[in-house]
Amino acid sequence: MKLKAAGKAGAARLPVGARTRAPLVQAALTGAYPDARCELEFRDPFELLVATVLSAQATDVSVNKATPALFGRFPDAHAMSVAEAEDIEPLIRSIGLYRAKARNLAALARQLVERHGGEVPNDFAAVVALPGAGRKTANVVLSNAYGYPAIAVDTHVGRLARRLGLSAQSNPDKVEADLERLFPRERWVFLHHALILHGRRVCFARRPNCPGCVMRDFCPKIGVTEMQPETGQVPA
DNA sequence: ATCCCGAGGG
DNA sequence: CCCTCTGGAT
Repeated sequence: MKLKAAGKAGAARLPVGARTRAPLVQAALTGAYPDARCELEFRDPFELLVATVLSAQATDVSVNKATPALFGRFPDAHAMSVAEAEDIEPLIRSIGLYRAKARNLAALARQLVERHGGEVPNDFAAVVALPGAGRKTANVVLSNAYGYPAIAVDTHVGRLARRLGLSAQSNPDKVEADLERLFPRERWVFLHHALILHGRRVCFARRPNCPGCVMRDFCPKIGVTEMQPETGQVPA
């Protein structure tokens, strides 16, 4: 009698056609963005962690503009751990959300010193537990610093996954689970960066350049985006 | 669900 | 003017 197969415990259903679209997406992105990589500037795992925390709801360009002075003043976790939030604020003000981020960074640096010897732990649970670092930040840091396989889901990755019919989820954690089911593990990190790059260059949040998209032939949202020229609004 | 928040683009 | 930007904490 129960037609509804999976309860809350089971994995959510993928969009129709996701399994056949995934390899097409992978091939198109590999061809279009063979050199996709992290665009945050950093010299070591600590700098990557700080830059990623700062990148929440901010562009990588604005983060990269502020971090040289920030790292000049606080080159490592030990130096930053003795800072007050008020000492950090003026250095990151231009990024936005600066009070919460300064408070988090001061607490984060202290936690790195107190619990991890001043180093960024190579451990997902430990990074997620740091102030200001959630699942997305932990995935970015571990994949770029330590080669950990992950697809960090940010605003771009989530939007493109939905438009491309790879996930029907709005929750980033569920989108991540869908994408990791659809793509081979060794391509996860590349696909994360390639989806972001495509979101920045072509599949904009507001007015995507569908005619110039390498995936226009199989994207289920093609056409939908051209139906609302006045507002420029596009269904997610 | 709401708040944090400056900078850049259309 | 409006929306968006490699989210996270409450």
